[in-house]
Amino acid sequence: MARHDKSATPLGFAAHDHTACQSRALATADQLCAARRVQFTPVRRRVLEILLESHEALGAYDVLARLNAEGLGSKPPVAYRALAFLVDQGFVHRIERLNAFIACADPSHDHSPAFMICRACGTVAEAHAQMPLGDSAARSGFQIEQTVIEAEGLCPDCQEVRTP
Amino acid sequence: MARHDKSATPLGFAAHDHTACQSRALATADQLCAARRVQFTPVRRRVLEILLESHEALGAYDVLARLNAEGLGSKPPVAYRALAFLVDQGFVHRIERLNAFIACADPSHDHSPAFMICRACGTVAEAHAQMPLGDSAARSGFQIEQTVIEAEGLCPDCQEVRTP
DNA sequence: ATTGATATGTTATAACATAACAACCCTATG
DNA sequence: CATAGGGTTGTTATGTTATAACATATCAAT
Ligand SMILES: [Zn+2]
Ligand SMILES: [Zn+2]
Ligand SMILES: [Zn+2]
Ligand SMILES: [Zn+2]
Repeated sequence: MARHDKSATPLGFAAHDHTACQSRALATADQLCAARRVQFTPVRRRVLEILLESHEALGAYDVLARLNAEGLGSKPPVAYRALAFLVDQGFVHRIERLNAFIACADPSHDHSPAFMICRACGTVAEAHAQMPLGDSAARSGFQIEQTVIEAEGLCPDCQEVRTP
Repeated sequence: MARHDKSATPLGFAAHDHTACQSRALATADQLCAARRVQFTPVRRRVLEILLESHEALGAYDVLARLNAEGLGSKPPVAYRALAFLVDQGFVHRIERLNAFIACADPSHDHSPAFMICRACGTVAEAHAQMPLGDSAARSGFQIEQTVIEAEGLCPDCQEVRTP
């Protein structure tokens, strides 16, 4: 899916030990599911594993194709239900701009995510952001429940090549 | 479409002279199209008028239904092309969260919009926001081209009623 | 008249998402 | 034990959003 392959998948566009990313996220998910008394079933776990393979966002049908290839389900609701569970539990975030899903970079604590999306290679980095609408909301009396923050642009690697 | 009708359509959730909103936006669009030597055709103008009827976001197919009823086009590309033109010109913004479109509150100058979306009545207010990812981007070397900022919650009017 | 640029009309399909119901698998609780 | 309930998965069908591709129309410049 990336137009720009890299040996080390980047987190925040920086090379890192991605195996650690994956195992840490899975371990956290295991712990949280146990603590919350919710079932981390094979389909749910496998979907999270699939999303953890890279720091790119996958569409629900991409995930479904993977599940299908592994005999874990072939119909859209299977993928959408697993994704909904993972989003509910905070293990996965939905990227509105892409109609796609990405594993959370740090599921161990609740947070409101923000993303930087490289339009060239598809890498998505999760970041922290201040509430950008706090002032406007306070002035108008709007009660914010959730804020989508998604920046699109070029990651450091992709700025080097010609992308007009 | 609103679950909560109001006599005066709000801008920024405050009552205002909406007729002025509409005529100002249309006049600005006229001027800018002339200045830019682009064609403000009947379909394009009508789509903008339709979006200017309220401060709610309309889906492309909602717009299309209106066009169809008026004999201005019945196939999806007609609506999508007009919307793409209006978005390109900055007269309309796309709300990613809703897969829908809304007329710009101030098309007279280029800006990066932010929105507050009431989940109860569907009203969308356009606001200004600081770049919430400037720090993260600077640190990681990410080059931001565009940022989606969409807050969802309850507008002042809708906080009064029970919405659990 | 011919060409080129821009816009619209139309067909068909791709891509994303959910409603609704049936079946399965646990684990209480009687 | 059975059997009822909650949660999960399987499946069908459909709804919703979006675009590719090609045909036609319009108008201005050569
Ligand atoms: Zn990683
Ligand atoms: Zn996260
Ligand atoms: Zn108004
Ligand atoms: Zn605007």
